[in-house]
Amino acid sequence: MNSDSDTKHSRYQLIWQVVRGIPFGQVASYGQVARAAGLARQARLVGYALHHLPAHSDVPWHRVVNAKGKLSFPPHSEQYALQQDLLRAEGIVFIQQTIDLKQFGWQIPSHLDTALF
DNA sequence: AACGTGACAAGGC
DNA sequence: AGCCTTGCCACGT
Repeated sequence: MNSDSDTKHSRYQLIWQVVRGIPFGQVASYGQVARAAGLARQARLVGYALHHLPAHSDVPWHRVVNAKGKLSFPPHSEQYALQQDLLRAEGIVFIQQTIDLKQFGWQIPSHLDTALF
């Protein structure tokens, strides 16, 4: 248990915690979540963390979409349909399979947004 | 232990 | 407006 200890295991926890903070009816991009978790430029890690999410968790994984406002699943997959259903149930509207981030995108509190550059 | 892959993103052409 | 390249990090072969 040293300073370098928490590097390995806690990153996912950190990411999941941020995702829990996304409000009902809003969405955040992978990159946005990464920044809020203090992991700028590591959007891929967010996708990985969600992929490794245990079933029955209370993490609203469906509120994370890509930077274009689209779902990162194959358009005809069941995963796509599920995520879309969950989002629509929160009032989010899809136009041409795209979510208007201006309208539904989560505005991260500035104190969480670590520009890091 | 090197290599490729992945629920991504930003910049260049 | 698409397609390619590079950055980034964890994981399975």
